[in-house]
Amino acid sequence: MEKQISQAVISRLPRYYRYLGDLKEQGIERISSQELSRLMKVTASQIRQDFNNFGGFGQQGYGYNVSFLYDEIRKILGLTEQHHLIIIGAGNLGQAIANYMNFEKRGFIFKGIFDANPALHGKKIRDMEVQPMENMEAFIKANAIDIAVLTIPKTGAVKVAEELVKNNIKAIWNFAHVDLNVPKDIQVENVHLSESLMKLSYKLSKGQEL
Amino acid sequence: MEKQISQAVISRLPRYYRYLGDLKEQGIERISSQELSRLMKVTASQIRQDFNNFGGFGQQGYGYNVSFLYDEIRKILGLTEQHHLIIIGAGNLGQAIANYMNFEKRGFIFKGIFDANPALHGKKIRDMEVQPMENMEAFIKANAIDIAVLTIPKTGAVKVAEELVKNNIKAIWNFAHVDLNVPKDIQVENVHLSESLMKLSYKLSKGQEL
DNA sequence: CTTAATTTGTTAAAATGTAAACAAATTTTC
DNA sequence: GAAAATTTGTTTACATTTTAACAAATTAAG
Repeated sequence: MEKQISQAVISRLPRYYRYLGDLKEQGIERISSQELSRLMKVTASQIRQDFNNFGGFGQQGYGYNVSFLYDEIRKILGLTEQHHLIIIGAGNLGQAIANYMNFEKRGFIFKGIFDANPALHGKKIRDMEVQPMENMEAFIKANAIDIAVLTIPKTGAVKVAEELVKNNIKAIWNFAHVDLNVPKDIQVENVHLSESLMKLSYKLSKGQEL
Repeated sequence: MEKQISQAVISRLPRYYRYLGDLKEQGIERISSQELSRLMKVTASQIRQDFNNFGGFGQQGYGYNVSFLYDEIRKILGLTEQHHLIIIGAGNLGQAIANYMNFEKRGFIFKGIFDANPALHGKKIRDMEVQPMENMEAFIKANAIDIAVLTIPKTGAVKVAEELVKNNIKAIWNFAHVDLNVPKDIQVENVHLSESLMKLSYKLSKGQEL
């Protein structure tokens, strides 16, 4: 049985990936955990521990090869695989995500966008016409969709998620303000913007006491 | 000196708040940690420990009064205070956030939106005209702005953040793909959507091995 | 080429976070 | 109204996460 990587480590990987990408762009070839530590403001020990969860990527006395490490983390994050993705909910947020996210750069191929509101049907978003919800089931099958982005109000989200599961979707990127109850082999990543804003509110009210 | 509340606890508060709000809406008056535990799928022990960080809100043999607890958490989160907020970056994401977030419900008063792109100047978003960046400094002072939402590309974000700090902003809700380097009395809450998507990508590639 | 300086991978220690256990208080039942 | 059942707040135990320490390997310096 493979060693279980902790959630904490996984959450840090994308940030390492971002910094390594920047270093690579700057033409920097090697970096030690100590230098990276100063840059990212985490302990060098944590950096070494984190990387070692996946194997020894460094060399004693030398450090880590930036380009090699970058590629390794990309593989670990699964960014070398390809996935077909649809967006459900073509309101403000759905449209913004469609336009703003560089899906293709990360192996996600944007295939379609759906909405229950007839006023939006046919509207072009990133060269893609908004489709009615009724089309969804057939579309998922025809296009081998494995990821759905949920940008609809919470009232409809649970029911839509169930439907997605029935149609063998593998993962949901959930922006609805509700916890989805799906089988545990379906991957869910929540982005609860309200909760993020509330955390800022908390920090703000405590920070003022300083 | 006040006891330091851990980041883990703070991160859980908004979720408690959401569930309690739902319960309140359903007209439920009281709830025990055990019932809430089943509902939220966390241990009852953790719920009691979390609440006790802020004082004893419950009663033995009875449980917690939903409405009272809801109000207490609202106070803890600072949602009873009022803040003046601007959005910097009126692209897809900035516009979506402006329209989509129910700022007023959480004590945040949306006062203005700015963008460097002249093509957007004067465009109406939520009854608010997009203003040029040059107006920002004077506007912050005139309207006692204490929070800025940063929805601009990472290239400009660090410089704008510095300017915000100079103008005595207190908190930044940062959507740019970069870590802001601000004095530690300035509160920053990051929403790195790319990193969230990468986490989903990781889960997806590991989940397939099951 | 030898010595000093780096730097990793890994083991050990410390710190933090989570879950269980239980006395004290309250409510419910009969 | 007494006995049984609930349920919190809090203490104690357990688990996880983070940091420190250090041997082994490598590179850089003289």
